[in-house]
Amino acid sequence: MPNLDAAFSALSDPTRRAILARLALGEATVMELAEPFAMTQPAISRHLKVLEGAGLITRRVEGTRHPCRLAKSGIDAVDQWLAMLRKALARNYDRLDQVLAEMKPKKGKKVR
Amino acid sequence: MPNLDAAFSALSDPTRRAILARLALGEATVMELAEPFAMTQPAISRHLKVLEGAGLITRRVEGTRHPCRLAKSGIDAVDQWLAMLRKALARNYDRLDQVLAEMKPKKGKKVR
DNA sequence: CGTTTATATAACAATCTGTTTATATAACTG
DNA sequence: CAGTTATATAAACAGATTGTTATATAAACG
Repeated sequence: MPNLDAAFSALSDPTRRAILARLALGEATVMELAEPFAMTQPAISRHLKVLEGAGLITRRVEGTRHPCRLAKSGIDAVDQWLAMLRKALARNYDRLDQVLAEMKPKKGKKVR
Repeated sequence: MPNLDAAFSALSDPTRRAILARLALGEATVMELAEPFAMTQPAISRHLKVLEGAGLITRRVEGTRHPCRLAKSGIDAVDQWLAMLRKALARNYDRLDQVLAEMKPKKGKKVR
């Protein structure tokens, strides 16, 4: 039961997207992830907690370090939801809906 | 220059996702979009404004009504950003990264 | 053991969000 | 024109978010 609210919300922050982009290159520890940002370590820890809560990353503990990586489940959930819109766009594009609407931008009397 | 912050943020609300899902079936007016929700009309108007500001929908004016439809630009932007994560996941899946990590859940002494 | 390193947690201020009610605008209707 | 319908805007407010500093935990280092 992935939480789409949490996932999209997590993705709405540029710092968190940057973290994910970094993780797309491979695993990284909290310190490594924090390094590029002008932000304190606790702030990054919180961002990671948000990402983890959203199911977008997972962490394991390896001694003192906590390496993070992308989590398939959350990303898949988001991706699948979006697939719906993607398909709808493709459909609407095929149909002449848009063309018709563009052709008569005026007109359009009441129907009810 | 689509604003990913705004787009993902807009997508993080369940009411707005439901609105988009409805629009995936085709154009709809504000009233039609508001109908399924236990929420006042101004609330829906705001949600639509958020979606429009995020580039996820467009509106045209047709007399008194303002029919909304999905906007390709914003949806594409979100989709493209996500494609990056999707690809990263696929890559990491092919590589034995995960397998290796799973194989030695303990161990892992300092490297530095 | 005491120190350092990696990370988490708590408390707090500032800002953002999603509602609501009340009101405005603007186009149809008769 | 007066009334109704479709939609937008403003003000107010509760609750969530994001950042900070200060502190805790816990493993590794010597």
